[in-house]
Amino acid sequence: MIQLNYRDSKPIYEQVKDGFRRLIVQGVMEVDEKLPSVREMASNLAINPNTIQRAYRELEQEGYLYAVAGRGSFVAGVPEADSARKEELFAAFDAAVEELLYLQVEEREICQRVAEKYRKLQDKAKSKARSAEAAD
Amino acid sequence: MIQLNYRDSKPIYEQVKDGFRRLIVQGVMEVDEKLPSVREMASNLAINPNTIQRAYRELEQEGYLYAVAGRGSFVAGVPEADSARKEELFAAFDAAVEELLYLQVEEREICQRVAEKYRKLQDKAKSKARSAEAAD
DNA sequence: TAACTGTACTAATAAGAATAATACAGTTAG
DNA sequence: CTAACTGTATTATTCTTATTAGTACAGTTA
Repeated sequence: MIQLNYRDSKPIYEQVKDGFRRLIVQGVMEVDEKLPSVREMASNLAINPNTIQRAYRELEQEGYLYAVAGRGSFVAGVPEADSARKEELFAAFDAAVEELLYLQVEEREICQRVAEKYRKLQDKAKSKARSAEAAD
Repeated sequence: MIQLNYRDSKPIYEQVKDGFRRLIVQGVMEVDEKLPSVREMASNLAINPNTIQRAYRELEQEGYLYAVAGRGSFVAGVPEADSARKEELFAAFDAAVEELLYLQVEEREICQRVAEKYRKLQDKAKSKARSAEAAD
């Protein structure tokens, strides 16, 4: 479900955060879907529960999760106008784009990549809608 | 010239690397332009020379700098096909774009942002060409 | 020659990540 | 109700890594 890279200088709790955020924004995990429990996840990854707890707590602060004591942690809906997070993302985006352009990557290639991401996201939403229809 | 943020969890040497990389890819620093010496930079930022040394060494490994013992460190030309670095950049780019799309940012807005970056880079190149012409 | 440059190295310190071990309260299935 | 799960909180310890400190050596330059 989530891959850890111990060679990476990025802390484990950050890798866990990135992993779940990715599953959520790519539409792999649906709204209100339950995440593995803190202890279960820690067991799966063979790391300390406190590390998972920190990852979940911070994802909750970002608005990507909500937690219910006794029940579990669940995927939240799309966060409302989290301007702080958006600014972080735009900053990361800008830095990547500027360097890619400097490295001679074509503007066309970059924009096509955005379009591709957008298409995949739409496809995901459509297939979700179909399966919901079939369930009726 | 470069801003350090001690609240940021990102290591200082990484912040220094990012800072200079940014100056280079944005065209603020020109090819063969000299960087502040290791000791001078450390003095300016009020940090240890070893920290600057590490930043310069790693930027050199990435191909953004070249160093000459006794003379100094200088901006290198555009690195050749550094596929490893490119993959990192595309990964960061993809993650940012996917999350931005999820947060309801329009595909249009994102691509316009790329176009803007491209334009600024071109402008920079043109103004460099003009000043070179004037110098003749 | 003196003052600069990059580079290398070892040792010590500081900071933060990760672990370990409990504890408590809410939920749920049997 | 009970047992087994859930999230959450807390303290202490260990480990890793960034950062500092200090020194040294070789190349460059005015």
